[in-house]
Amino acid sequence: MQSSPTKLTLKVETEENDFHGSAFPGHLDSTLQQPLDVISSSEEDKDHGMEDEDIQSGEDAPNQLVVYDPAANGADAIEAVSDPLEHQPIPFRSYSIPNQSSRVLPSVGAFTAQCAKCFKWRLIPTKEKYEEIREHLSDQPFVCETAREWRPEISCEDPTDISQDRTRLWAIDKPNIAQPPPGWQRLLRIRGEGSTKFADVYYVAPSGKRLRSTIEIQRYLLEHPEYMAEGVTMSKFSFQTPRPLQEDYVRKRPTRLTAPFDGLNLGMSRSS
DNA sequence: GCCACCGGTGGC
DNA sequence: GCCACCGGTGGC
Repeated sequence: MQSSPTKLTLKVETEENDFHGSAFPGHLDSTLQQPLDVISSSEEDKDHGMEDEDIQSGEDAPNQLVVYDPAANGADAIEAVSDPLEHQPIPFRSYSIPNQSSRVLPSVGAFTAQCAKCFKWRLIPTKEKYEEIREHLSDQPFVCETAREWRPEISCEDPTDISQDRTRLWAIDKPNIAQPPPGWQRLLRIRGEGSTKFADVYYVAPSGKRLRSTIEIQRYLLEHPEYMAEGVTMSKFSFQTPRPLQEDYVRKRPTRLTAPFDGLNLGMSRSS
């Protein structure tokens, strides 16, 4: 049924789907994206002015951005949003990251969805709302009017909430992923740049147990029939991860050396 | 000792 | 080549 209007071309390398601007993600049909932001280390010193240099230090920090990050309230680009959601979303656990001095991993800084009609991006106020939209994205394409639920005035006439720039790492999410069962949480963890994978999905059961594969979930459900009694089934789980727009964010696996060498002799090639 | 994160790999 | 799964381990 790809003939359907499924508006979501997942991004870039998807097959077919003509997208208009071609490589330009800003023109996909309707997609959900998760711009990521590096939780800039500390979040407590919010109005610290530009705080810790890192943010805009440019070059070495190309992907760190912050979308409308709760901490830096860097509103410049995103003024629009703020009002209706003063209770800042960012569902993620409060950044309890202590001081992680060594390395700061990226994390999702904002959720956005692209209007299927005007192609502008709209920030989604909470992770839960985002998951709800994502679950039905194909059947119920996201449009600016959808956002009236939390922004009564919004329409396609309004400027986009956010646009791509290299201050943020953008990732295109997969559509139609079921919302986690009540009491369960779906976590997306972004790996560091240069890793062999972009991200990992974990589910946290009501008990707090963290599960990292469908097999682990199956086993867990079998051990806890009470959830199954509530209707929790495997169809509610998906370990699909978003794709980063930055092509080289993930390190490619070195192609297995398909024997360009003639063997071991190189080990011993001393002399001659 | 735990666990968040990363790498390896087998199967597709 | 991609991705699901899971073992290892560094840092706490």
